[in-house]
Amino acid sequence: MSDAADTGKLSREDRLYRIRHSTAHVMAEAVLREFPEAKIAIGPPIENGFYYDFDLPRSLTPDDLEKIEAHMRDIVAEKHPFEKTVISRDEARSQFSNQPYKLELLDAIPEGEEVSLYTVDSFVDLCRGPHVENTKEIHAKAFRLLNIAGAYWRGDEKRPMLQRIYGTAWESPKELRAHLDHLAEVEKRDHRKLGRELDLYSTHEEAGSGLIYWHPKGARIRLAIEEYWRKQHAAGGYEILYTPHVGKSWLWETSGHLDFYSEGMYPSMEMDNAEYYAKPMNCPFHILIYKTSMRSYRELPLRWAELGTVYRYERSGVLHGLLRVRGFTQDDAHIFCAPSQVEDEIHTVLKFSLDMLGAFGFTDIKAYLATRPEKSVGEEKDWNTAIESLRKAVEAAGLAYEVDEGGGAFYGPKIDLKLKDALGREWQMSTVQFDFNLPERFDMTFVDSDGREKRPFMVHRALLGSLERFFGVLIEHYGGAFPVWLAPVQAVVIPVAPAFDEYARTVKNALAETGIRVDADLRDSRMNAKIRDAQHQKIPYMLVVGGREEDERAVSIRMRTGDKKDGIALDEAVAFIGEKIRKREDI
RNA sequence: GCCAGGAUAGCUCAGCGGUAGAGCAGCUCACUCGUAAUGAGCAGGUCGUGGGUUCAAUUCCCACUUCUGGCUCCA
Repeated sequence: MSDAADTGKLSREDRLYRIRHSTAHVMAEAVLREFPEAKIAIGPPIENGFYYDFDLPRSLTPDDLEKIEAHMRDIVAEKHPFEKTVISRDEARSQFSNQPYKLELLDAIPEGEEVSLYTVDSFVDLCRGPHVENTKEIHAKAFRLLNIAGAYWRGDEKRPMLQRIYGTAWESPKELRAHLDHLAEVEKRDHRKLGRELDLYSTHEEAGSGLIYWHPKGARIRLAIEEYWRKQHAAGGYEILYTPHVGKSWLWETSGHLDFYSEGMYPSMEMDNAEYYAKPMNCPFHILIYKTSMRSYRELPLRWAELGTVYRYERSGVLHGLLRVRGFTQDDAHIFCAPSQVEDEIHTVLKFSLDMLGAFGFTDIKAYLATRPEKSVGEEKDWNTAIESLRKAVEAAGLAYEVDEGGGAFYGPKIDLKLKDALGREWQMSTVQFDFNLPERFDMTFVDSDGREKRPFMVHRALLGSLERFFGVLIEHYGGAFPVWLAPVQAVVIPVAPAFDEYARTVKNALAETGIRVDADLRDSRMNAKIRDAQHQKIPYMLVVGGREEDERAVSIRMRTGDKKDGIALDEAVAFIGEKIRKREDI
């Protein structure tokens, strides 16, 4: 038996699925050729490829990968069929008596479901399939083994650590080439690399890892982001708050963080016989402000935002550039409103989020709606109101969305927005999250129109997520070539020779007066070298000036794209760049 | 935290038992140039930290710190 059924009519996705899944099996056989005593675990197809986990007598080296790949090419060339057999559990148990991981997987197959084996050459695997019919459908030049990594059996850190081999597989060598090129592009855009090359930020292990130092150029970008953010928030009816970085244990006991989140917090510091903690979240502080006076329904909704820097303990192994850090600034806000206002508020906040992300060039956005989990707090009717308002809001926004049943936090349902960057990678940025826990814990109330005290709804939301992570994603999205309005240096004036330094200064001042971030490159080096440096720094506009320009009070504009505009009057150039900035165009 | 691999000049990397090398960047000098690198010279490193083995350690061994790729988690 094989998976012959009309393979010619399969979608590309299905064909790739079979190829990748089958290539994983071929790899497992190749590994067994090299290590006959290997214990095999699982080997599924994944996005762009596949992996297989093994328990091996020793650690793999890159040389092993080459050998395994060579075996794989042999197996593929030998044109073995993939044969499916349906067997009983007992038969399967004896078949895999030497393979403890397979036995465990076997036990996990629900009673009544068929147990199938796939055989290719000498390799038999417990597997649901489907597979290609024959290894000849795997193109010997369209797969590659990529890397070795440790992975816990079943993702559980209490279970054995296995060795995982990742590979990529495609229908044709051309597709493989394209994918490898894509990986090279990803590497080229790596924010850690660009962060150093463009002098944007650094980290200092001596001073603590996972903590970000924003250099002048990085800070210019951050300022541009924050400025836009504040302007939009003011227009959106938000008030800005500033709150402390530390709070006494009372605060975190009341909020419940010490009970449920302490492993994510920096340890305490003692002062005046009290324990202080660096804040992992801003919410308790905003609540304290809320509680400084009696709140009337007439005041609601209150929309309070803060660029609040929080500190969280992250395990050393997970830290990653700007994307995973221990200190970061959330673009946090809390909305306190009456139950009747929830729907409008959610609708508005979601639209706000899309507008904000859109301004930074992110328009491909998907929503994930997470509903009530088993263990949770709050009233059933409040959860339903909240979930309904979230659902209506995504639908009204015309967003594609998925529902993660039971995936919400214990304190409330949420919507996460994931965006796709220029390379098609998905990142989670925005989150809109209800909280039925904190209003209770802090006994928050408002006086309703009927004169009774009632509990307000509380919504946490972050649009950009954190400035650090957002910056990291932004760097990679633009590959360091920021749109003019964000570029740390928007224009650089380059004299063709030192004789024109004076005019270069004049040009620089003319731009700087209108608020354009401009430098004049007056170093003692040749114009060609200056242009090359400016290109590498991805500066949007290079204003080249020499005798011709000085005579006419003009400039020659060279864009970082290589386009050129000669003999542009200085006033016109200033207006042109100013317009690009105002319209937030790329260049 | 766990598995694996790294850590050599500001950056990118070579050297792998006899105490260090290149390119770029930096500095100095010369050159005064029209859209992606002008040339020459100089300077720069207790080879991540601490132990051990050895006549001798950047090189071999151990521990630690940290980075990278994953696992897990997440803004």
